Amino acid sequence: MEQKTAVLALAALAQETRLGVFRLLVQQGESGLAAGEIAAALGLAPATLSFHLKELAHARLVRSRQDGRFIYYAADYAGMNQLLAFLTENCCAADGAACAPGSVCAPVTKPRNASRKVKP
Amino acid sequence: MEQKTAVLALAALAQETRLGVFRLLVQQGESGLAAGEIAAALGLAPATLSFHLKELAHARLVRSRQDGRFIYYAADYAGMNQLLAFLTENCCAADGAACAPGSVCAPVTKPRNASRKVKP
DNA sequence: TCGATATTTCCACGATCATGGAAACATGGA
DNA sequence: TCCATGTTTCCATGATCGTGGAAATATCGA
Repeated sequence: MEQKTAVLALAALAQETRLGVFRLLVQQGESGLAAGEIAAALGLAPATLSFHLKELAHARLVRSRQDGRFIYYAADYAGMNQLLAFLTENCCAADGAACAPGSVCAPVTKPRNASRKVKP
Repeated sequence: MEQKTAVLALAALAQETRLGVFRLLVQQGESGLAAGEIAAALGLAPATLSFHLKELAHARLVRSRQDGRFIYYAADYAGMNQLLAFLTENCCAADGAACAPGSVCAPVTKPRNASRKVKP
């Protein structure tokens, strides 16, 4: 994943309304929710929701699927996990011990790339 | 972590310059880099860098430590991991199988609240 | 003390973003 | 076919963001 892609995804999530939509969809699982259901659940104007859904879809964080007059939106778990992998990969690349223990960022046992020390 | 806090952190990372700074610091480990070194490494104007560092620090993604005339900035691994935990927690809360296999988002088999093993 | 260096704050500019009303675009049913 | 419903696009508005020059602040060495 390129930095530009990561920025796009992070920007999509870095907004109260969109993060709310995304989390709602994440909790719904693969089946997702129709746009109208999302709007009702979060109290959003149709135009506003549509704008944010497009943003999330463009960032590969949600997917849409049409069923009759309804359009169902579901979290794109693959896209989300790519973003998480991008972030954790950078975390662990430096120094395993630096990553908090018990976190999602597991230490790398053998640091092949020597990160040079800067003495303060 | 509250949603507002997560939005703050995500917004801090959702910007090309800041994500660049953050990743640079993550790779430097706990020792960090002086502001001037960061500016030189990324070719940023002092005022611009200062603005972004403040943003990252406010989001608890970097920490600063003064040493003489220099101010060293280092990634705040704890803060970063809290953000990751927030995202993965929401991911897994829905349906373990929904999370991509081999991702950082491990399926929860039983509500034993185990933030442990991540797929190698 | 003074001057050099490191960093931040102040400020103003242009750019981008979030919002929702109104209209347009689908789709299904009668 | 026409109508009702679900969703998107268009558009205008106000708000927030990213940037860097200039000045201010802080620290060190002489």
